[in-house]
Amino acid sequence: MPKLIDHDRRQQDIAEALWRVIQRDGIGAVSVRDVAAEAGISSGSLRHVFASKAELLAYSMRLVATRVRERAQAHASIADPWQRALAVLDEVLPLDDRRRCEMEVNLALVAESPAHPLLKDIALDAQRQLRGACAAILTGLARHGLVAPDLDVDAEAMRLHALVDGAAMHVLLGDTDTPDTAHRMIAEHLRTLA
Amino acid sequence: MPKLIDHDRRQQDIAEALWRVIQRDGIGAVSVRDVAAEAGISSGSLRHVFASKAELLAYSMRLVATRVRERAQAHASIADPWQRALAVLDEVLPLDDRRRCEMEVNLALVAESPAHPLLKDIALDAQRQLRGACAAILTGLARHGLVAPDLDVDAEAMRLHALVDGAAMHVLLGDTDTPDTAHRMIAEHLRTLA
DNA sequence: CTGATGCTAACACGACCGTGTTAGCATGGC
DNA sequence: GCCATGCTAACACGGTCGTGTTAGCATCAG
Repeated sequence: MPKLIDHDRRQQDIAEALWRVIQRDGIGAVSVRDVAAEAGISSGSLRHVFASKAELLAYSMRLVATRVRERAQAHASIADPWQRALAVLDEVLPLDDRRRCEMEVNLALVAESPAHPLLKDIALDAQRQLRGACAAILTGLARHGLVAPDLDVDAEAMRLHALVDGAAMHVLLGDTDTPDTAHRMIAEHLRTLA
Repeated sequence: MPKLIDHDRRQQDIAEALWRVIQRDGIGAVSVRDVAAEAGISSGSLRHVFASKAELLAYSMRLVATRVRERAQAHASIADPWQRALAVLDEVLPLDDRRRCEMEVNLALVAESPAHPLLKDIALDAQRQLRGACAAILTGLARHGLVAPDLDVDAEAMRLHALVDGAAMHVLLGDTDTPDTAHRMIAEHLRTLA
């Protein structure tokens, strides 16, 4: 067993190279050759890790969801329920370069997903997880009396979810909304639920 | 001057063919040949109307915004301010096949826009227009006393805008949110502003 | 040291890309 | 009826695509 290569590490390196290509050239211009060059390897080596372009795209989309979920779960240790809620929601806003990259890639792959069944499933899964997280945040706040006790959690989770995703998209695209205004808007929204 | 061909009509026919290709194959698989075949013409003919692929994409993106704007403006005749507000906002939700198509195309082109300066400008323009429409809706409702008179219009326009775009995206992608629940959520949101 | 192993890279292949160019053809004005 | 006009379609070009295939090479077990 020669050449000790961490397979997971390699997969992630290539996926991150794909992210950069998507950011630079757009999803429509992605080719495995470009991704391999961006990752500093040959396209033949890339194909030993991802047998097809579809696999590469699918893994890269899953990696975004995994990264975000892991960081969100890491905030479970925050004691203050209010700060914890905001910290989790902040993970899906493009507040810094890392999160902006993740959100841009996610948006590009989501936009491409209607035509790719594999991507569609992954996108749906991520959507359901974020919806669940929104609901969990609201029940958590309700338990501490920080929002109205008779809150319709399902309906408000849907609203919070739409608000967060919409705000994220507007920050990504526009010049009117900034990371700061988006963060404040989310916080203010939660405050109105009290 | 032989061959009387309505240039505008032809441009729109081709753009709508592009929409169908984007819906069927995704933005990443779009080629001028496919679009020409979908429109029932040769790629040579297409190039007489759109000199380049970039022009085709740009026009098609603008056409989405134009269609939505025209329909929204047509609702200006609705007397009841509440019904008028909901009718305008409904135009950016994928409530039927036509609107779903427009929203899918718009999402695909927005996702591609970071890498294409021309598309980016068009997307930005559309975003600003929708933001303005949200603000106009809120001031209109405030004038009739249907929302709180001391409403922070700019902040609430930002929230409404994010909510509408986020809900539209979730209906497009997911199976949890439907056109009906999205419409009701928007209406309920406006009600909370009273 | 040696051989087996699995990563690497280079090339091949057919297909398709965006973009030109050009010949032809159907149609309107005179 | 005939010519000019502008839409149409077909082909060419260089490039790049996704995907195989294969030879080589660096590495670790024994």
